[in-house]
Amino acid sequence: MEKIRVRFAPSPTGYLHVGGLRTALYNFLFARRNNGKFILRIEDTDRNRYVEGAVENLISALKWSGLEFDEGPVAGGNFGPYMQSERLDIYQEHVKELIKNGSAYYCFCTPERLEKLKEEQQKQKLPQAKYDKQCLTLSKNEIETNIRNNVPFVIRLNVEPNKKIIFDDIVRGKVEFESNNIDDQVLIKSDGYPTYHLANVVDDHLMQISHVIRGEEWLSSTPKHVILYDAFKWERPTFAHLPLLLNPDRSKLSKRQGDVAVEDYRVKGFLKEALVNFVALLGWNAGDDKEFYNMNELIDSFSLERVNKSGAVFDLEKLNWLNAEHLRRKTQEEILALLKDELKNSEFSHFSFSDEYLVQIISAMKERVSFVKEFITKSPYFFDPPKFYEEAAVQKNWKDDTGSQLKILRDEFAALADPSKEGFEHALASTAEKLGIGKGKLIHPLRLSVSGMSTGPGVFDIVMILGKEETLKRIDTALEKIK
RNA sequence: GGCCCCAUCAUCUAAUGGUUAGGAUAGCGCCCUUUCACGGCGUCAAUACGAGUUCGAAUCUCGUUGGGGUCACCA
Repeated sequence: MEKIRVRFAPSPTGYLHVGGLRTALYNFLFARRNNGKFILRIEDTDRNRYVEGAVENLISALKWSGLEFDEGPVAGGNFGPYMQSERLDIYQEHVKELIKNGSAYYCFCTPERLEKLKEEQQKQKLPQAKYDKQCLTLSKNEIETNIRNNVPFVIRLNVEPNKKIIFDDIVRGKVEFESNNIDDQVLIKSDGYPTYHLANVVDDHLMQISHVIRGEEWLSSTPKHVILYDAFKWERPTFAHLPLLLNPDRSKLSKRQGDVAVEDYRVKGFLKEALVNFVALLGWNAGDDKEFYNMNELIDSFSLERVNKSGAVFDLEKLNWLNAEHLRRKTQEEILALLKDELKNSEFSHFSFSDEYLVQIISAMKERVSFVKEFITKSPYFFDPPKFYEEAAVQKNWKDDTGSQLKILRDEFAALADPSKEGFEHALASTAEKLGIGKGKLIHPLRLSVSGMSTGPGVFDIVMILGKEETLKRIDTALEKIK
């Protein structure tokens, strides 16, 4: 069997798009599953699009997601360089071959003429604007004179008319195009840089890429690539065009309708495991009901044959759920580390808490949070006394005699020799009995006093974690503040 | 508009000629719990439409409709 080599070839736009993450992931999974190599190649042939630090961002986002590449910029490899801007001479050299065999030609047409041509074609209501191959008729002499006189030029692909371009795609099956519908694509721009079409074909061949796995937006330019492979007399790679990731309105996932950068999701507190798991399931499934996957499980069960054809809406609700699932299955130590990081960036960064204390909070809150930061936002009272008391809860649970009853409970707590969860619980029960009232009459005001809120873990867990002293202090404060 | 791709619950999807069309998320309800979650149970909800092929079609074929992608000296 041939050696499996796949690549993820983003252009350095400044961030990693979640659609790009999905493409990279499928490439990565396919490579790992088949003992192949996963290569990162940067497609930076557009000088106008250069973004400072983009490559570094891309690499760090990939790394954060757990997608380690075997060859690429920084990492190196035997097929470099992996930045297309450093391979300009390679493209120049190869395009000469195409000119020699008639598959490509110099074009000296000015942008103005091209513009006029397009206008005319539109006026004639031609189904499609195409270059008219005028420069194909230039003589060798004319071409040489133009070049000597520094007339700007591009090099175009010479598409033969009346041909059927057919290729196989793992996801789509047989795909067919008419060469008459394909424009004489520019291969080398007037600045000497290659266009994507030339560069990706030359590089994929030279880097011995076996499978081209990329988004569906490339499907309609694939015939151009196929023509190039044929013109070079190179073997074509196997193609697999992945379904698009969609906005809720089913258009291509875009910035305008929400977050699209992996970085955005990281900052929002999503776990990389959840994001990877989620994105893997957008367009692929193993054929069973399994939805929770870690990376190794994905590698074990992934196959291109089971990739869907139709686009998938990026549904935040399900990502939220998956994040909670992944969080709950983490060990206490893992969550502790994450929580400490989160605390450093929170309003409580200047306080310090012992690991034992934080671990207790984790076990009390674990089933109640979907995100690590919610340990803080949903139970701030573990980190600082309540600053205010939830108005609706005060209305509902703080009656005229509540203050005096709570005062009695407070004194019972103060006298407690055993400030354990059970100790508090027994004290409250006997106080309620003594007063001849239901336990709820004490439980709800107690919760409100120590937490300021009406929701959260069991009250006895809260007071146990807070400890006797702190609990008494908070009850006293509440007694004063709530009348 | 030309070309190409696609079409199962709101969403992600399973079912590759024979299922009461299954699961998950979200929603709703009940149970558990003097809170909130978790969990459990239940419920709502889909084969776009029309022809064919076949004993039998979500599944194969054709058409219609709808959606998307792409038509640069961007990738």
